[in-house]
Amino acid sequence: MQHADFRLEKIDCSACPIRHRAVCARADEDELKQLNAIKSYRSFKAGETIVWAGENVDFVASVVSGVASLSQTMEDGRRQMVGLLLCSDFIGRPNRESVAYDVTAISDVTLCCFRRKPFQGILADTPHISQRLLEMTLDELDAAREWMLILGRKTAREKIASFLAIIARRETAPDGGGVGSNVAFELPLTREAMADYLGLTLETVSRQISGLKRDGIIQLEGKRRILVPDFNDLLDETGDDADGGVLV
Amino acid sequence: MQHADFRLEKIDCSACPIRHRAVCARADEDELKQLNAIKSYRSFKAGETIVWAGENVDFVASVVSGVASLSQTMEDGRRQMVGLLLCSDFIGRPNRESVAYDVTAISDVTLCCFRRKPFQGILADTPHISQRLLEMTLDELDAAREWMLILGRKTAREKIASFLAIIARRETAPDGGGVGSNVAFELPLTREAMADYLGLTLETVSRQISGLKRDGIIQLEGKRRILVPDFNDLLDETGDDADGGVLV
DNA sequence: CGCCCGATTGACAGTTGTCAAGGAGCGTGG
DNA sequence: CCACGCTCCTTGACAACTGTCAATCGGGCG
Repeated sequence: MQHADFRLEKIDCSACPIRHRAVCARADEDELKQLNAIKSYRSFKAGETIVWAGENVDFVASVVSGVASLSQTMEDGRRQMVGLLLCSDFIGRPNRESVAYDVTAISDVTLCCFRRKPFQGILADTPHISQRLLEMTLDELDAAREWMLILGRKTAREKIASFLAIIARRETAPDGGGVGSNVAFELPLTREAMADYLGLTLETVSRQISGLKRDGIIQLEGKRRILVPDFNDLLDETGDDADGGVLV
Repeated sequence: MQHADFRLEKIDCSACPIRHRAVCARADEDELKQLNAIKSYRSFKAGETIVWAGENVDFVASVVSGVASLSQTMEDGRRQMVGLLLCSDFIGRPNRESVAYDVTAISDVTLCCFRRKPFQGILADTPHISQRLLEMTLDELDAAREWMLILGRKTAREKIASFLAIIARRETAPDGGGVGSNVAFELPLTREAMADYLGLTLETVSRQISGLKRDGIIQLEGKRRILVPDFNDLLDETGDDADGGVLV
């Protein structure tokens, strides 16, 4: 959308919206200067493929805005999303030339790309950055394991409820909001992308969303905007422990 | 955790079987000495719980021998394995007191435990170790993502075939073996543990193994030993690309 | 206005889970 | 030495959930 204007322009890191959450979060002035020297911004339209699995890439990147996904596709077309990349998430693997998964822009996306070779050098010399990357990778691993429980053991309804709860927690401000508070948010994914995320078909996704609506757990505004009158009602549908303290 | 977890004597790191694969792989003499000062061995019998989810633990560890698992359990008893820990794999998360998953000994297991607080100090000061841990964590993340495809999109038969192929590749020597080579190996897991791994019930696991046997893809010797007359036949059943060249 | 894409809904089939019974291997104790 | 009990595994019958195929709806855009 409006990112196109800035495509090739470098903005100063200190003004960066993800300055304190991305891989550079703990970098000091000098370290930031080094990163700044090897970075460039790139934008992608919703639906565009950023990298194909197996392709060689000469950069790693942080997601500045928008949503991207990592996914695998089988010969016969079955597809499974294996990573959902939001603001400040990291793309690419240091010390590895090729990428193991398709990286796709789900909404319009802007990346802060670092040239891979010099980035690896900085990583090796800068504990602030390598430690932050380790921390982010451990968080990703925890998220992947949470996801494995969803994929392996939850029913379709629980999968949808879990997904909505995850998105709600991320998209809404962490203002807490007391028991029974209501929340509203925009789905960043199509039904098909949700299906790929959850290991379902898009028809089942649609049916389960209709079911949650019918039961008053959620309301729809258009196709993409979700209202949750009572967030605890939604949590009850996820199959997780009542105290909900399991996550993250 | 206060079972008969008898401590074993410290063996010298240079004689350690996982010296060159574990988190200490790239540590030099001096760094090894530091690790040696904070380590102790602990053993667990097959079936014993090493740590319960949520429990506070004062150590992190490397698996020296045996097989352990990470798993999550839902209120109603549904269980999903989210990590399979083999020789040299790392247990625990630095800078976090509690553990997010149940850690269970699947076979008899011996761990090399490092006291957590001092380990964190060493980690912060020793790039050789933190870089190795980052690398191992990235490998774990890739394995988890591969696993997500299995859980989300594969049929029961494909899941079993994929699982057998994974174990076969790990348990048998990497002698390559030309096209159509036959392999044999021991299953390290019960049918129930396999079910927990693959998001199936133990009945379905049993039926699919019987099906593969009936079709001549595998042969059984007792309940646990598997013979694969033609490994490519097994690979054909996994649903993966014929060239199998997706990874690595 | 008409087309296209994403979403919804229905009918039906197939895979997998559930419940239940029984078999095989193994160690213990009479 | 054999019986017993235990654990792990296998198999069957049936039900339920989810996938498949197909028709339709609705909004956005040329």
